Amino acid sequence: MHPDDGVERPTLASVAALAQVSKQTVSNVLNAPHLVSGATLDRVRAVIDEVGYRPLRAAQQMRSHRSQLIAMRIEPVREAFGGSVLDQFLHALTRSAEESGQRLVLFTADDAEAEVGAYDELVASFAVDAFVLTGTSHGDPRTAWLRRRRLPVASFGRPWDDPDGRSWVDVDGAAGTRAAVEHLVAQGHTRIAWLGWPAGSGTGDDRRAGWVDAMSSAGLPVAGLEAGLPDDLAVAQATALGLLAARGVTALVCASDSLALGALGAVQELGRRPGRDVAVVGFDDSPVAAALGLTSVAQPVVAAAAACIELLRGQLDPGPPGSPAADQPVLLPPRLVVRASSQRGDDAAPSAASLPFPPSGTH
Amino acid sequence: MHPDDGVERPTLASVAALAQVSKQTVSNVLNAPHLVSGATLDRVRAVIDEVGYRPLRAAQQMRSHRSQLIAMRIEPVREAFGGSVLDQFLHALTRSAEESGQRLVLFTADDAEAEVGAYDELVASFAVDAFVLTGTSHGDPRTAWLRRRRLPVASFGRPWDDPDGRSWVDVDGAAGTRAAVEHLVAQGHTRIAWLGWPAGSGTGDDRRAGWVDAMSSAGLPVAGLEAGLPDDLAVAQATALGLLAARGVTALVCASDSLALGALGAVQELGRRPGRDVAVVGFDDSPVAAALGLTSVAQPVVAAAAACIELLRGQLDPGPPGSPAADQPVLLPPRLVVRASSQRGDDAAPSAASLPFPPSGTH
DNA sequence: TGTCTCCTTTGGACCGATCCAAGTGATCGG
DNA sequence: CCGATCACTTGGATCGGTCCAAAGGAGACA
Repeated sequence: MHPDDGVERPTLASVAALAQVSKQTVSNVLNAPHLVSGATLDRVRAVIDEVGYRPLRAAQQMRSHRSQLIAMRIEPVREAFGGSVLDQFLHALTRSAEESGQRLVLFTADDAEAEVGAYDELVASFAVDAFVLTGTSHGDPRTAWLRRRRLPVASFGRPWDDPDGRSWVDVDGAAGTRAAVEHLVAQGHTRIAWLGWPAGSGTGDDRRAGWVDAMSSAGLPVAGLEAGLPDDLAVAQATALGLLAARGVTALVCASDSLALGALGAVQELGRRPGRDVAVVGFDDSPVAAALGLTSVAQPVVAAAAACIELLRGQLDPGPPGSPAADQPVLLPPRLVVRASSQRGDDAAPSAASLPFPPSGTH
Repeated sequence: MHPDDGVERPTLASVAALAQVSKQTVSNVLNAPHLVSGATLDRVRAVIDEVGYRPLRAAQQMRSHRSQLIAMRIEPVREAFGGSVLDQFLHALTRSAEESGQRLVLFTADDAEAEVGAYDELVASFAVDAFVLTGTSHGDPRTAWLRRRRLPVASFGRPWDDPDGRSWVDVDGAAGTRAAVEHLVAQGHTRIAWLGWPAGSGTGDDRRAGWVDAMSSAGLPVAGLEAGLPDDLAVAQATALGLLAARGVTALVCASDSLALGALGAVQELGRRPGRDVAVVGFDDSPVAAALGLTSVAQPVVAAAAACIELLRGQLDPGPPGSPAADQPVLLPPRLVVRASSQRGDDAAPSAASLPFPPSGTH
């Protein structure tokens, strides 16, 4: 015999019948318990627990017009190792959503047009309540579409091209690189270079700004100590080689872990010891960074996800007119994870990971 | 003025009114067009297109008891770099699901108990139609729960401990390592070592079997040429060092990219050139492998995702009694992605990525 | 011309919740 | 002793689709 076989799913009506009350009373027990007398409350709750009743969302949705679903686009193939940030974010978001009784539905889209098509389908068919966007450019037709429909939206990542945008959550990249520089200065470094992306990307410029900022605060020069390149390991290695050899650089702060990996390669290629002789700091704290003992700036994805859900909550149930607007942008500070690649310290410290990193073979 | 503002969502009734037919006819146009006359068909379709009508799933669900939702658990933090396989799978699955009009909902769970709780919530509240499992162990209470409820399930990954399990899709790991060995043999290698995980993991044993198999087919010895270790870069580096130095090994096939990375480190540490002197092959084709020019075995995640959806389809709408059972297990062949780390070839080939890999610094 | 099909279209109940308004007693003040 | 108030409970309409059974009309056949 299968214990749960053939058992019909309990409904409001079946619970009501068992508890000998009306459907409405059962509904009240769940949604407005203050309207129900103590005795009835206990009796109904007992039945609910016993049969394991849960309201069917689809039925609730018909009246309430709330699906309790939040949609998020999942990107095709992520850049180098950076993908892990979005993956961690996705996980954290799923968790935050479930804590408020909601669920995440995924969708894909190859271009802006397909994305709007997906919005349409999700809103019209599944009636999703809200969207979480990543890698946003707020000026584009997609955001416009969502705004026009007045759909609750939260972005992970600032809308760089739209200073009026509200409802975003982001990580303070400048604070991250600032912390990195301060850490390096504390280690005695003075020639600290910046290995970043070409100017123009909001995120990249933000991270670079922290380096500039912290360097000037420390009274250190930045001229000639920076490079903007694509997020490619080999290019980074070649560039870092130049900075190390010609500019007397002893520390490199990088806009990503990919770039940092290239930098580590260059250090190795010159026969210098990572950490001891030359410090390298990456960004995003990818699994590779952990495996290789690379110091990196970790994004607070859990907090970011929670903030996104909170932003959506504020838009979904706007409080009474006088209440504080909950849809303020949120800027979160990242955390510097110090590992062997930036520590001169006693050999005791970098015990865990060896630092594999080497000459660019036959180039 | 906002074009789409204040416009009520079209419903079956509103479309029917516009097309001057009954609700049922509109429903037939969508679900049973053969019952509707040509003229009416055209007229109703025109209205549907014009107002952009789409049936509301929640309403359909009430009668049909189908939510068109598929649930999948998203894992907390993934192992080293291997996570990327599951991420790619998730993306592919999302896409395959949308192609059949379904959507993926995510959930998290910290332990088996929480997972069953999540199942319960998803089935009772959201009425999800099916589950996709990853990292399955079919003997455990979770699978039993799903079976008892007769819920459609597809697993990505064989149920190693339950040979009776059906409805799974997996990648033929043995075929992957076999291809790797054959590739290395073709390059002239004869001392080909195996860097794997401790015996006992189904996946690990499977991959090792391919190595054993291909080696014996090629008439090569395997004795003393293998090691089983945790998926740790530093440990792998030390172990590979031993194999290379003491055993005359010239090629290493690894159970993961993390292990392969460690192996590359060992090669570098010995002052040998990766690819030219010592070949290394990884598994999973993570982004890191691509960035470093590491040859690796790529899993056909897109095909795997499609197969999972197909398995579920078969369980959701079982054809007529006589029709072929569609719920047969699927075993997919992986693909060897050859890069510089395993090619002795002319220097022209490994042009792209330099091969950073290095002595284990101060150990 | 009448009736029996077949093709097309229609009305109404129903899925499982919530919302609203109205119905019970019991209590209470006058 | 009676109507008003309060605390609690109930019936019925409703959301937006699908299922079922029956109705209407045209053509076929006798």
